[in-house]
Amino acid sequence: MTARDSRGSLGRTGRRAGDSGTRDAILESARGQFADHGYDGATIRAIAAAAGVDPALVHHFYGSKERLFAAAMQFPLIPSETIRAALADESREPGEPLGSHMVRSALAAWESPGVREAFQGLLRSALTSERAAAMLREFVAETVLRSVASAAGGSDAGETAFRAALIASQMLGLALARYMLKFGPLAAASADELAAAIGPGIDRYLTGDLRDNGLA
Amino acid sequence: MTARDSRGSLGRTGRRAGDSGTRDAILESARGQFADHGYDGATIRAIAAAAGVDPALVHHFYGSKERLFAAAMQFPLIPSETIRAALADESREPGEPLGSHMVRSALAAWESPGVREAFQGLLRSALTSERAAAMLREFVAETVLRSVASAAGGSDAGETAFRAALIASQMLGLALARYMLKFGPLAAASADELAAAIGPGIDRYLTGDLRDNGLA
DNA sequence: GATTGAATTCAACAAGCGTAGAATTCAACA
DNA sequence: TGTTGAATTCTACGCTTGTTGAATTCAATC
Repeated sequence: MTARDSRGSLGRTGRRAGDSGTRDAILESARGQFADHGYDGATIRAIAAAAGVDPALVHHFYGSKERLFAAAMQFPLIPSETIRAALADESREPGEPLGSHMVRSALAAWESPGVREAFQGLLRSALTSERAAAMLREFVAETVLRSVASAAGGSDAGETAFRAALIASQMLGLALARYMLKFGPLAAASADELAAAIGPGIDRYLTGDLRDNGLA
Repeated sequence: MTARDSRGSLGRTGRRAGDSGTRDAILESARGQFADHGYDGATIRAIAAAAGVDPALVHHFYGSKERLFAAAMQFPLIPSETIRAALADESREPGEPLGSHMVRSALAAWESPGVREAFQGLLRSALTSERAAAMLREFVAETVLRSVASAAGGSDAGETAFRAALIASQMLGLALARYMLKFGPLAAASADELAAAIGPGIDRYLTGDLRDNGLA
């Protein structure tokens, strides 16, 4: 499954010079390594080894580790439109509350091949690298904030941002506990159980009264 | 403010040989560095420099970086009893819902001197080090699970663990977004606002029906 | 004041890191 | 077939890391 193997199996194909599949193989390998070990933990040498390639080649294609990270993590921004659409309206069963649907959509995205690695890499690195933290903030703004703005209660921009941040905090906490810290009960739960348990809270963040703390 | 300064200012005190304040100074410095940079990012040399001490001395006292980390992060386990008590019952104003009180207590703990560094160091390192992740899991079990068990609805142990994990995910997500990712709206919000916004969701996790997703 | 044992410093090792540039292979084209 | 330019490899630099052991300082005890 290395890049050299694939080149060998492809043999003399119609590719023009300067375009084997290696460049993409490196990017994919980088996503996996960043997802598993974070920015600092992932080494260029390990990325190259996983792609079956010389370490210097990584540098030749992407210039520096930081640029490679940016290129690898930019992956979710492409299907983010898909995510946003899924979060907002389409593909929602009639009568299903929006909060429940958002939880289900997020879980589906996090378990789909490319997005999973990019998102986990971003989250793993965000706590140690300010650059990664900024990228994650931007990603959240691109996805959560937009979809919240189209469905939120108050029209006040500040309040909408507050609601979106609350939703993001619950979603990130879920991803953190389920996929990275591997809290038993959350890791074992099904998407349906989690949607039923967490969805109503999301709905409250979306349209509920956030100033009523439930005092008797 | 280095250890040597303090020894100099203390002069010939009544301390017995082998007990300057250096050992504790190193531990405190380590907590700060681990909190700011995580396990991998914090270097023994930086820890020693911040304590005004030779790097080898760190090793002389604590043996290895891993043992130093364990010693520094064990700090929260001491006031964890305090935290648990605060989360459970005492110091709660009459009529204030438990969820709101838990949020307020957590915020207070995270902003108090020693706990803040230890907790953030644990959280920052948990995503890159499996050892730190295990320590964080244990810490959560020690604090959240116990206090939830004493107030949760169902007596089923599995369901109680599920409820506790949900609460932990929301709390960790809040800490993540507010203190580390620095989401504007959450970082700027007051403890009261956050308690009012998040508390009711915690109450639902504590005693609500988690199988009703709010379907119309 | 000599002794003792802990605290502290010094210098250095081995390993791993990101990065760089020269050398080489190789596929397409004239 | 020889040329060309990109892909790929080799070797190595400079730096930082955790760790180690020997040497040194220093406060308390006899």
